[in-house]
Amino acid sequence: MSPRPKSVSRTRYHHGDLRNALSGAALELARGGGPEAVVLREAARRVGVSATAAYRHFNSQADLLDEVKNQALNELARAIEQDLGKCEEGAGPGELAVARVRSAAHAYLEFAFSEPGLYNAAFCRGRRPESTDGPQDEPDVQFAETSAFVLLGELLDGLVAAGRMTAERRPMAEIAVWSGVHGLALLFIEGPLRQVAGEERAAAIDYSIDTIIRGLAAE
Amino acid sequence: MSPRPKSVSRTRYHHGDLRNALSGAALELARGGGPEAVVLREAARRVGVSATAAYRHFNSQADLLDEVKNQALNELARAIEQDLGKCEEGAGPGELAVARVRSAAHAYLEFAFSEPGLYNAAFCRGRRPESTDGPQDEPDVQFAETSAFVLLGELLDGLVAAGRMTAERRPMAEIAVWSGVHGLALLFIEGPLRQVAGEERAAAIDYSIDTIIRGLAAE
DNA sequence: TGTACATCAGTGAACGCGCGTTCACTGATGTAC
DNA sequence: TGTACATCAGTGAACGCGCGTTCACTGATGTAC
Repeated sequence: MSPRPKSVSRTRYHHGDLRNALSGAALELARGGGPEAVVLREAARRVGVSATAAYRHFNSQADLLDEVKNQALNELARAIEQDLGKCEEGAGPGELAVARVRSAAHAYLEFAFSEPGLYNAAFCRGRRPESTDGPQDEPDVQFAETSAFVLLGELLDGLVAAGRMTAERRPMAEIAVWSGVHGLALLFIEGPLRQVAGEERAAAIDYSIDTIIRGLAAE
Repeated sequence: MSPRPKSVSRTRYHHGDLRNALSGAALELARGGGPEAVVLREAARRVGVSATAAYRHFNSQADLLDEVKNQALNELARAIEQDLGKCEEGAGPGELAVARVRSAAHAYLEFAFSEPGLYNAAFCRGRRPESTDGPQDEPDVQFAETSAFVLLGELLDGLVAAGRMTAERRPMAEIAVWSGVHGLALLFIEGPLRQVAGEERAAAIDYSIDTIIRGLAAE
């Protein structure tokens, strides 16, 4: 019922929207420095609230980080979808289907390179061991239900529909594509290829993406 | 001149081989818990020496971690080479060349899954910012000179020699292959696919590797 | 063969860091009567 | 319409953690004479 001010400087004792304010601040921390930068005390500081206040809205720092992961994953999906809108051209349905996969892969990598902090946060491993009780290792975000993953699935369906991939080859195609772009992203963001940039990087990415698409279509 | 005991429990004041002992202990720490587990104090503890003593042999914890990275990379290369020895069968030179690439990729992943700690250490980003002076971000291990990378290059040369890949396509093939297996490794070790194992995982890996190899050969 | 001494390789105590988290608390809010 | 009170949403001080690193030091070693 009460209006929820989105980014009003705090004047009242009760914040009114502290949970969102905190997770927003945490997202910005991740944007700047990846998952390790998601420091609960710092998020509280930025919102202008005591660190303790955060515990009214999150069980722990791990919960806060989980929220960030989800938001980062959503940003990634949104970036891909947005880019996809641009590619409605294409000679025939086959070319279009291929162009869409290629375009999504490029958009994925563009996101990874322009938002490395968020990208790392999206894929960081949450909630570690936690000793002997509790669920050792939750399935964390059910990744198959992630919008980016679903989107990729649709594009691959398109490849089959347009006759650019056999139906038999369809089932595991997501993993082949995802692992390829994920590997590229990490190799270039923080892996041994992080010194490589510009034209050289762009060429390597084109080459690698084309290799995978060719591999899905070939024979 | 003096004999260097490899793993004798310490009795003398002077250790005699402390640098190696420390980096060995650090390697085992990484094996068990990845790069974050490479704790200088703990390595010293395990060797039975004060933490300070480590500073006679390493400038900092980062130096120690660097040593671990190199050793982990070497173990990886050794594992691949060893596996490669097994595949001397093959109908013709073409099949053999392809089999060797496939075999190396599988050995790479097998190493990643059986030694996730070392694998992560090998690819972790060393020496962070270090504020405003000094080299922002050293090229760290010159990766192109790494034995694993060189080895991959030779296998790809073999593909060209056997007529399974055009010479034109050769130059960037390393990156396409490496990013593929790296992405698979991380997705399954600590990424969103870490719950997937056994047959399902094996099938996904076969599929992905074959896709890349097909992509290199196709058309 | 013995001794003085420079050098090398260790020691132990201490510091600062900044985090996540807990505790007992207080100020604000809204609902029952 | 006013008041009592339960409840909710904050506060501030404090703790423990374990690390990397520095300091002034001492024990062992080997070489010159």
